[in-house]
Amino acid sequence: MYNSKYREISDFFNALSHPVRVEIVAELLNGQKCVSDMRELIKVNQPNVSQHLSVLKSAGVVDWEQTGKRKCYFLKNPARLRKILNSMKEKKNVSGG
Amino acid sequence: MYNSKYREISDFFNALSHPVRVEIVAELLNGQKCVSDMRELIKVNQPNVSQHLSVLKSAGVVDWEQTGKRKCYFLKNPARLRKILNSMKEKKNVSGG
DNA sequence: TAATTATATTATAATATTAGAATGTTTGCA
DNA sequence: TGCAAACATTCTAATATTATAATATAATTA
Repeated sequence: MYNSKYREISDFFNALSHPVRVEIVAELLNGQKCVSDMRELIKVNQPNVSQHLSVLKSAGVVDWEQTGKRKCYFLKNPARLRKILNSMKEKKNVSGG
Repeated sequence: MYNSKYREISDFFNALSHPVRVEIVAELLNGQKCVSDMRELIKVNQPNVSQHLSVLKSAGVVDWEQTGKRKCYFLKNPARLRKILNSMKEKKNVSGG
C-alpha cells in the first residue's frame, strides 16, 4: 500500500514507539538480558514483557539465544542503536525535528 | 505512568511510526513545503495530510509559518533528523537493532 | 516421569490510530 | 461584501495496540 522504503523505516520507528520497548533497548545496551531480568528491571508483568520483546523481534531489533531454561535477548545491532539514541539526546529538546 | 525519559523518546519515535509521516519528513529535508505541495508529492488526501502534519507538530518535529493563503511546514531540526535517518540506512538491514 | 521454572500464546476489554467524508475556518481577491 | 482557495477540524467506521488474566509450552530437575 505504501512506498516500501518509507514503510521499512516507519516499521523500525514503530518498534521503538512505546516507552517499555525503549527501556528494554536501553537495558540491552548494557548487555544481554533474559526475560526474568527484564521483568525485574522494568515494572511490567511477564506476559507483557514477552509481548514487547516479540514486537522488537519482529522488527529485527533484537534476537535471542537459549541458555538453559532461559531466553537471553540481545540487540542485533547495538552500535547503530546507540548512535541513534545518542543523536536524539544531543540537545535538551528530544523531539529532534 | 512511565518513566518520562523513555516516554519522551518513544513519543518522538511514535511521530515517525507511520510511512506517510516518514515520507513527509523526507520531503521536508529538501526544504519547506506547504500542505498542497505535500498533497501532490504524496498520494494522500488533504485532511489526512493535515492530520499527519498535526501529529508531527505535536511531537515537535515540524513547525510552520503562514505565507499568504498557505501554510509552509518545515523541520525544526533538519540536521538531527538527517543524522538519524542516515544512521538507519548505513547497512541494508534497516532494522538496526 | 512428575513437578517446577521460565517464557510464550491466546482471549478479552479498553483505548488509540487511521482514512475518508463532511463541514468549518481563514486568507486573499473580485 | 461575497467568493474561492488553502487548510483544519470533527465525525465515523475500521483496524491496531495495549494490559491483564488465563492457559499453554519448553526446559530442567527431583
